[in-house]
Amino acid sequence: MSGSVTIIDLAKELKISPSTVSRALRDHPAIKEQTKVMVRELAKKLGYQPNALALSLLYKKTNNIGIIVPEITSYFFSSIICGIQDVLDPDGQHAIISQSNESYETEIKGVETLLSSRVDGFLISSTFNTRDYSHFEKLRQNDIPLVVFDRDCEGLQVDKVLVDDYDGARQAVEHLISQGCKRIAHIAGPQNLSIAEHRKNGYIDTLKKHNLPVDPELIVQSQFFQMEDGIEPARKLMDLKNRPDAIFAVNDGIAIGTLSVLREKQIQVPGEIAVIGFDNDPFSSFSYPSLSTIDQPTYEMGMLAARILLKAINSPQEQRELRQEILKPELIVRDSSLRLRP
Amino acid sequence: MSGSVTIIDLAKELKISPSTVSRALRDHPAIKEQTKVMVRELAKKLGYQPNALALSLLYKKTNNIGIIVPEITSYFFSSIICGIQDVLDPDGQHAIISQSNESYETEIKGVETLLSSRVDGFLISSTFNTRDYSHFEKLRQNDIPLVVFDRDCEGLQVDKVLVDDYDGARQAVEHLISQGCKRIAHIAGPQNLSIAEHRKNGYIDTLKKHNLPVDPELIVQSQFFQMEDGIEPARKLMDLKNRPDAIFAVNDGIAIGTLSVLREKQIQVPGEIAVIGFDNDPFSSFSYPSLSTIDQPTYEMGMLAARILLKAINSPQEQRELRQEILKPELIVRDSSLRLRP
DNA sequence: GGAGCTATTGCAAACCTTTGCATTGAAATA
DNA sequence: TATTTCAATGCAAAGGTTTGCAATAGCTCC
Repeated sequence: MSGSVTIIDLAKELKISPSTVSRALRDHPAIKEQTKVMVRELAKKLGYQPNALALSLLYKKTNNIGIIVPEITSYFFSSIICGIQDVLDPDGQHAIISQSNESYETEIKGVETLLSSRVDGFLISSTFNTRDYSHFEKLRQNDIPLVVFDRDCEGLQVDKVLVDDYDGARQAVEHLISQGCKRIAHIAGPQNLSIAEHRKNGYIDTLKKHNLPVDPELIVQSQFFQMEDGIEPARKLMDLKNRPDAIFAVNDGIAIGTLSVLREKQIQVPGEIAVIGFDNDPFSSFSYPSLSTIDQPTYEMGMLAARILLKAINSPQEQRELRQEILKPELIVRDSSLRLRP
Repeated sequence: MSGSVTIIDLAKELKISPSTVSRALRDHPAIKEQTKVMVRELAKKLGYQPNALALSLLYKKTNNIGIIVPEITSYFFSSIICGIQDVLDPDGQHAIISQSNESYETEIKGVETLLSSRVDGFLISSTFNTRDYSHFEKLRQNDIPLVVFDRDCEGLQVDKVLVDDYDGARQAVEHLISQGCKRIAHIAGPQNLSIAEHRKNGYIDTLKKHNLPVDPELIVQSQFFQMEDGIEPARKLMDLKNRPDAIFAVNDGIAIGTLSVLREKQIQVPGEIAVIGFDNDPFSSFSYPSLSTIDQPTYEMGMLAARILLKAINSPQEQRELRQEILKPELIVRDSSLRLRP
């Protein structure tokens, strides 16, 4: 950044004022064509690049967007980020990404540092330890737009782009029922996390709807969402006297962990136990057996959230109206749940 | 960003000058203790936050670092990014991430937009279509530090953090040989990509070293690094009259794709064919059979690259000296290659 | 009482760009 | 020739902060 040439350098060299240079470069009609040519040529020759900082200071707009996600190593969040970036980039916006690692404190710190670096808006998927939203409320007080995606913050009045997890769970469970499963277990995600709750509720309600008993011992919980986190809950289920004939896992990671336990115990999938996950992670179609799952439109979710944010940034606060978009997930049937050939 | 209170607001309220406020907040010794207290209290009450933009403009330092990677959805790159961020964050630096999608043009554009947004330095892993490094040279001309990681840009004089891919390949192939494999195939990565070349060379040299023939028909190529990209090359190998008894895949994605082909053809792994990958993707320990692989210290690579960059940013160009760090990969033996129980 | 010192604070420039308004000079009109 | 008009350009402020230097006031000491 040292050798960078400024508008003042150009002005001095050409013995004209900085304002004339500025206007020439922006093709202002009041500037003589001859002057414009002269300025443009020198600017090109010297490799002039406008100083984004000065512009940001002037316009009170950094063109930076703060993204806070629990983690970026999962395909789920990284593909959402792809969707976000594919909307931001063409608009000249930059994504500054911060990971909360599911820590409430880290999330707060993330909001604060991004705030102090003056991002124009926020895209956030909160941790499952986040129960208090005052750090988000603060954004509204500062008139900084926030769009929450995937993980709902119930009661928080901001734009939201969510997935119908309840319906995804319904599809998963109805599919298992359609395959003749009667004792369907659920490995649920962390409590307090909206999406995990919705999936669990979808599971329970669908069982009820089909007059199947809801057995509390068939609902176990995973601590996180990684493959290894599926092992313990799956073992717990397999240790039951009366084993389930199907497992609906809160996500593909847990489902893959479950498959490894079933393999270890030489339990046939889907013959003895059918398994279905959630997310349609790329590896789910390469697992053995290939994993049935619920596809979530992650990329689209990212794009939509980004579009809503950009719109909010570009409209005065008064005439904004809250949007809440709920995207539909989709059942993907593979081998792990396919007992009756269609 | 609108309601933000400035140092001038504080000054007006207290009827003192902005400079006094500034000094008071920075605990300048020339300011009366009483004044400091007064200023600090008002600052806290009004929620004053220094304007990072103004500071950036003043100090010619944005505290933003540009990261350019081929993609972020793979565990490989996303975990490198984790390492980077864990070094940048405590230092008050922000990561601005740009994806090249393996496109040379996109990479150039990424450098340019990040450059014009005045990042303080770059961390780049280039595309495998990047043959010309003039967009990187430009950075040096502008005195902006660049650290290249993972994918080497041969001939480019910048700091580098690489992995000894040649040695990783050696370890993989020697392991296969130790398991009694004699006809070892290699699914190579895209040409022109340094890491893929090194792995291939490591493969070839190790065969030679052990007096095994290097059969060109046993070297096939994958187009990219995803699981589905492994299918076609694996089929090609299986269609050979004289099939290999082992496959060393350029990465875990390709290896997983390969496993699915072998499963489809009901070929025993490792009995008939042993398979080993590269990367130690989390999925590799949950595949069936679990995948032997070469672990790369991705997180450490990210941290190291970030540390080197920060150091370069904080030292004047003259007294910088180029660093080239080569990290060691490590063999991880799992089921897919284990023919002889140790 | 004045010189000199010190403690405290303020001024103004710098970082770079944009933009409303003022200014200049020349051409056109009466 | 005097006045108006218009094209082209320059001035200065604004955005928020830091910092070298100048300025002020009060005090001490002779």
